[in-house]
Amino acid sequence: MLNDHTQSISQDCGDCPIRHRAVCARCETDELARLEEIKYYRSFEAGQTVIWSGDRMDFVGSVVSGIATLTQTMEDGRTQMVGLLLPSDFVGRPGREGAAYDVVATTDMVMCCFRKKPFEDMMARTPHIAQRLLEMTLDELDAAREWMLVLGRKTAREKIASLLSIIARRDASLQLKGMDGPLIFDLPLTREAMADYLGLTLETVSRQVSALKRDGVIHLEGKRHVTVPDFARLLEEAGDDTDGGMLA
Amino acid sequence: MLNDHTQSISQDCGDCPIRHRAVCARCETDELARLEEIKYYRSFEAGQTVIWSGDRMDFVGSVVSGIATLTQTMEDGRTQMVGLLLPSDFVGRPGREGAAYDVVATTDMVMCCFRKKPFEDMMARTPHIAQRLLEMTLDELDAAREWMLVLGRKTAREKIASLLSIIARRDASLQLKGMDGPLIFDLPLTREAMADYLGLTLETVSRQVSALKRDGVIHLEGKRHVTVPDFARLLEEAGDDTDGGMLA
DNA sequence: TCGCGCGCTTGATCTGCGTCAAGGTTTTCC
DNA sequence: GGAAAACCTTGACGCAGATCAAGCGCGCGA
Repeated sequence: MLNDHTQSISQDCGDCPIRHRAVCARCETDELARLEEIKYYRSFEAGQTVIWSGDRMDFVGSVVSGIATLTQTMEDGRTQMVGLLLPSDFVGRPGREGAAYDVVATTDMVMCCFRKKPFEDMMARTPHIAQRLLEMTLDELDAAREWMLVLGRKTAREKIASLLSIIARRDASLQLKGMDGPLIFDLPLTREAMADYLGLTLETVSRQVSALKRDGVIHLEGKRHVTVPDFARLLEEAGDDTDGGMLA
Repeated sequence: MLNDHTQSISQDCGDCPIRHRAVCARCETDELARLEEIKYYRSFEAGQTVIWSGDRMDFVGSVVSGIATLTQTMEDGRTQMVGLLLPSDFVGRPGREGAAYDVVATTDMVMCCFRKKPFEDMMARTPHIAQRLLEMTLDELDAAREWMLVLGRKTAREKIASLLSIIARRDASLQLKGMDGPLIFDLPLTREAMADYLGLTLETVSRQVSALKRDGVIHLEGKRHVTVPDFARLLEEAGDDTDGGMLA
């Protein structure tokens, strides 16, 4: 079906990930050109809110660079992060009116957007887009459910290790690196954001990060620059075996 | 688009929910007939496993009657439920090889199934199916993310109230009842299953159910038959305001 | 260059929920 | 009808993680 060639297209990736993520170039060059016509870019600064939960959302798009988070907040202020958007991740809900979550840029960020209406029209004309989007949504669903296990059943230490392993994995795949040898990356999240993702307090996050460092599972340079000498060890700490945990 | 008429078809609902859930009768009667040809039914007894995580899954389908759960299990036995499948819910992942979770029937259950290959072929020929499936998957994603908030940030009492409100809501909508007046339903889950859904132990579930009963938020007849005299009160206990929490 | 603020760490204490244990009730099956 | 097996409740106790509190260090603007 579609998946077979999505890999190959990522070679001639332009500057807009949605191009080969949401559609398949081999099958529909005409439609691609049309998408090209209606796309536009939006930039956000670190800390800026992209949309508030419940707001009307008249575009869909994908992250080109930088990082954003999806969060939910209760009336009394308790907040839970429900998604982490890294470059190439899709944002938006074709067929839906409003946003379901707050979307906030945690670093400077660029998005490639399409107005929702034309995008939906195009989706109706181009079956592969809906199929590709279904694929991506299933991936996100898997990631969300994977995360439910983390939230519901893992200890604080395991939660931290799980988050680090997910970020490490995503980071490596963005840079087309393998998983062998030490992994080095920068944490894109504050301790507080990590806590919101993990259902912990920032103090507990800080303590457990320190503990993992003390035990040699990770090394830290400054607060954010992480080295993972042995990825298998990290996975073990996360309570994962050999699996392919995900993210969204 | 599609959604407009899905409502109306549910009137002449036969015995197979997927018929009007995954496709739209008004648009493609031919395709519907073809679906009809390839569908078949499977029955499961309470406690029976439908598929194991990782197993090859060569069908998709939907629940006709009864209840099933999706669960994940860690090597050391900790388990987390990640979905509750009620009648009309879709099961399966078009475009995926294996099952991602254990699917277990918790009551006697009947499913309406389609072999995956023909279903996928049909999806490729019939754009509306992919779009409808995308809709449903987005709903499940919302439900999963809603649940992440429950798992990550709510207290034991709030978790119980959240679960009860979700079941009450789903139950009422299945029976086409309104949400006014006392809600009465049977819990489809054991205390242990509730615990697995909520990230708690069964003892804590039992204690909190007793507490909600003592405080008059719910009434119990036997262990399973629940009456909710004031749904708004239950929502308040759940930490929800007026929202539309979901399930999958 | 200073000082202010934000992000982070670490300590002390508290508490909600898990753990362990015992016993009750309902269902199942001979 | 009786015994065994599920399923559920309740109590006593301990601990992981929350809460409260103090202080550090780095970056930034004046």
